[in-house]
Amino acid sequence: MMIEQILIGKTKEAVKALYQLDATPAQIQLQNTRKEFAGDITLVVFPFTKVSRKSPEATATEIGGYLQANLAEVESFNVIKGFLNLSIRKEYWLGFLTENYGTEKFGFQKTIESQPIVIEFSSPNTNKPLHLGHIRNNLLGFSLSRILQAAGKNVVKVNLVNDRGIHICKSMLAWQKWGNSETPESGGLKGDKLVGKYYVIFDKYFKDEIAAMVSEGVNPDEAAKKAPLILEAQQLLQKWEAGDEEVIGLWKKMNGWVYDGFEKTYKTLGIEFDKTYYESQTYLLGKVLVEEGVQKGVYTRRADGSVWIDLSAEGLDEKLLLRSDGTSVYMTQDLGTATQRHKEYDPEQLIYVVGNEQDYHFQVLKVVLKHLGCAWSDSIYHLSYGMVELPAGKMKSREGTVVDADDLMQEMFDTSEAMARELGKIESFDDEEAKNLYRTIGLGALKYFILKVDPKKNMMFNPAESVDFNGNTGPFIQYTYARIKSVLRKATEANFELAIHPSVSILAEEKELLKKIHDFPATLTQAAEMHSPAIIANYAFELASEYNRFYHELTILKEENLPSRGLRLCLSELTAKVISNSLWLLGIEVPERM
RNA sequence: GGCCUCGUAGCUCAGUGGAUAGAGCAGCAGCCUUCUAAGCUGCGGGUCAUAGGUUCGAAUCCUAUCGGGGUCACCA
Repeated sequence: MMIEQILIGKTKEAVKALYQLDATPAQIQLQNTRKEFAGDITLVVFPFTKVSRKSPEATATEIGGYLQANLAEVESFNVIKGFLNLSIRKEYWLGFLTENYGTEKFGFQKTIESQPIVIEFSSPNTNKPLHLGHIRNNLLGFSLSRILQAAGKNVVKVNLVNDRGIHICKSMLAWQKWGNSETPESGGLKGDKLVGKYYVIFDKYFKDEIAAMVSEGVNPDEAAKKAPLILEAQQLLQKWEAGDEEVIGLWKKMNGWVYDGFEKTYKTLGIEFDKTYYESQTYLLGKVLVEEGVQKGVYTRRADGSVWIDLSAEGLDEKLLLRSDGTSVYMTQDLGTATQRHKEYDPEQLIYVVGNEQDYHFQVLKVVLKHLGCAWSDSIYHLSYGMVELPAGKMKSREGTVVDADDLMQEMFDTSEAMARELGKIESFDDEEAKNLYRTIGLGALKYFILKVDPKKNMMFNPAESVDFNGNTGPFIQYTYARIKSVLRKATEANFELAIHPSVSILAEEKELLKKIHDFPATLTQAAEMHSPAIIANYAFELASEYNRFYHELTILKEENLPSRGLRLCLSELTAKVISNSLWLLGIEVPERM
């Protein structure tokens, strides 16, 4: 059992015995002792001073005395103000290390067979290539699914591709008009890039039309609705909905190109899904529900046929659920897919990784479902992540300031290659190993750079900083791993024993590293509860830093005291595992050499 | 304007009501004949936006103000 659990139990016992208090979990506050004080774990005793009716110091001393007398693990304690600093016996730490240094998945929970957690992320539109914003979404979704999995959850990763609607019709129309039958092969363009190109072409001619109309005195709003191109695109959409064979054929062809392109991007990025849904197959699902709501009288149909829900009682406003022409809006579709997922998986939690510009939408979605009588709407969790901004400001596709996902990754690979060559790191590498290394490090840098920031916050993506491989970066952590593996390889060659001798003493540097490793299981639990890969990222950095300090201060292979050498090798071994596992949780690979 | 959200070192970010608020980058000064220097050590750098309040204790909770962002479509 981890020492925290033991201490919580014993502290509860202590305050019961001393003050007849049944302590709540919130009252028992344990934290790691700050480095400037003696001790390992600190109990904050302020919550008990009311019942003890004594000073914080006296209370801490009493509790400390009780714990020392009744727990073999507590060696000694000191008191500073209301902080009870406990020193834990060496035997506990050695026992912990002995038990775990050989455990591949130290800190991971066994998967419990129960209701799954369904997590939707990525959810791209098929009219343009993936960009930096999608990358944050994908990395967060993928990492969170691994974190939840490691925390013992049964996780299903789903993608909902927005493959229909006016946007794809715009690309289709432009391709028909100006495409000259260009294909990805003939144009030498990745499929998603090709379709995106025609989306841009549409927009250009559409703007020209509007400008022409405005110069003839039409007001801009009117022009945007009446321009011939947009009317034609709408016609295309109507034909699509009517199942027109030619239109469907073109739609399938162009979407096929996009999927090929997306697949490459996902593959390079290392993202995969358990199931992919297509909006063309789900967009009608919500209509039935809305009708049901009208029947129940929780939604109201207006004279023009449109359906609304009045949420003013919840402090929200009136919301449209079905257009007057009977077609679905975004909300209708989400009602449908949420219900579908509920039926299909009966999930413990239904997570949506979607940007914070949709906070209001999800708030409404939950309430609207509740009105329908779906108690499970409480299981919806919107992982609302902040926007990615560039030094130049917001990304705007129309202004060409979008950072393309493929380009960005390629840039990372190129930079890591240049850096590796400059540092002379790859002299003993063959071509393939070198190429893999560039890929691993480039992606490590990119992923870490994005994931280390709290998902909820907006973040600044500074390209110059993202290709920095020193300091608090992915490559720094990967380097630490490679360094450890190098030591371990040499230890194996020399037939050095990885073993803990009970007599070995623990030096300060070893202790700090060991305590950091010891924190991992609790960190994982916290990251899962808070839905935050950033917690894992920051932990991995701290662990790597701690190891580098240890590595610098102490010798390992040349240590002549065998118990000490064994201890350091075991520490190295477990650190490597925890770094590798932490990075795995972030979707980042580790190189054996770099 | 209503609602939501953020404001911490020059920059990018940690900091779940607890001790003297921490990292990285950038700057300066050191450390490779020794296990990988993509590393390590040291120095400088703060009105935690502002003003009140709650609390034994506030960067953290509450209120107001200022500033940034988002959102209020028969778009998604």
